[in-house]
Amino acid sequence: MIRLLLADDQALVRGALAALLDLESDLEVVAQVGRGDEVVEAARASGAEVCLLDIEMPGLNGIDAAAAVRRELPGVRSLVVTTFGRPGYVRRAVEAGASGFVVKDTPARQLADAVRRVHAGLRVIDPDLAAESLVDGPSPLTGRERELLTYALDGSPVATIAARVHLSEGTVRNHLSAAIGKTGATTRSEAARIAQDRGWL
Amino acid sequence: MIRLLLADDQALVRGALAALLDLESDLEVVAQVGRGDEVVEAARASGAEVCLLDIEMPGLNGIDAAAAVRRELPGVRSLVVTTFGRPGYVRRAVEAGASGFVVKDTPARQLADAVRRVHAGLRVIDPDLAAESLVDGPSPLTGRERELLTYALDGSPVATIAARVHLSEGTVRNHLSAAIGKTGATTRSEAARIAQDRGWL
DNA sequence: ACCTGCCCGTGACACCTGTCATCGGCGGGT
DNA sequence: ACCCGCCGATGACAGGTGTCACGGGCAGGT
Repeated sequence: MIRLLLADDQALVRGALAALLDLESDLEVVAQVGRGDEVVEAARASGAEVCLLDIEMPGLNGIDAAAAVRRELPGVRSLVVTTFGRPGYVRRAVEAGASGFVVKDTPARQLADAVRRVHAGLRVIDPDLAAESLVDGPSPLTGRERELLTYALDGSPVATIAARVHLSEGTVRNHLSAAIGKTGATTRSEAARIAQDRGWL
Repeated sequence: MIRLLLADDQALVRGALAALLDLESDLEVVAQVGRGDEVVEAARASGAEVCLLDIEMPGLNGIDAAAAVRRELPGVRSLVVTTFGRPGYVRRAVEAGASGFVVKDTPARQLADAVRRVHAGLRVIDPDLAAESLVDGPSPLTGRERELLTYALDGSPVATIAARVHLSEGTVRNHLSAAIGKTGATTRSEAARIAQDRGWL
């Protein structure tokens, strides 16, 4: 019997996944949480062996949660399940110590198998995504560029961003200009979108 | 036995919801589709009585799919299930003839009840969202403003948008300026974000 | 010691954006 | 017939944006 923890912020999806996995005779959902920062505690308390983590979660995202599990509970394996198959996500998930990466587009019947393989110590990674994450390499962005791009995601004017990070407007424009160059974009909004699509944020 | 159709573009979520609802002894999932434009045909072929429709779908969104069901298959009821609880979505879903509106944050055990109520001819609408959709009223945007805002969502420069809709740059700026005024924003990106949050796009 | 990369800042320049005034055409309502 | 709202367009202007050149400071590696 494989003991599972589910982490997804959408209660309906979480409950539905629990129903799906509980149908398998060798799987047992022993914990459910809706926030990333509750994963480690719940996993410890429930004695979970595999954690199914969504990336988009309040408190702590699924990738950082996987890293926390790796650090606090070695022996417990993580399987990241996400809506968006962004190449950078795969890389970061693997670097965080996740044993698997599955997108929500995959057929439902394959999920249980993925859990079993992860529990057996194997890696489960979508082959298309793995290839993509190799071809476009790691993020070329510096720390500041990454930070400023996240603030530029919603199209905020430079003045607003500068005020938020306590920098000169000129400096912000220079960093963003560098980011625009590295992403091949022509606008900071476009650069932010590209960086997000690649999982660089 | 209530016959159900599930429409959601994420196979994993769709399958999980099917597992969840099939656990109920009085419910039966008789059809599953991943695109909005396959809903009517599948509902007809399977003899579904209630359609569970996600909004974000390729081909045809869940709201328009509900309208199609209403038109083609009167007697079949629709329950819209979505990630985003945008006020405008509720209004548009109800106007499209949907009998219910549920967000994916709701507890899993309430979904089956919602289905039963919709099947019984009752309306099921999240009370908070219903209130919100009343207070901020219908969309004040004109057709062009709405259209141009959707193109402005990703931060495209005015020139690009103008080329895409075959308009003068000045005209595009005028429409967007009007939209900015109506949304209370200061930037077209912000205006686009606000309009989307309210479900006006 | 030196170079390299990242960080922060300034100044200048061309270009893009948001706003306003003004014009004309079109359809719907009174 | 008239007014009104939506649509398309132009011109002008202030302010925001992207780019470049240049400066300095600071840590890490050779």
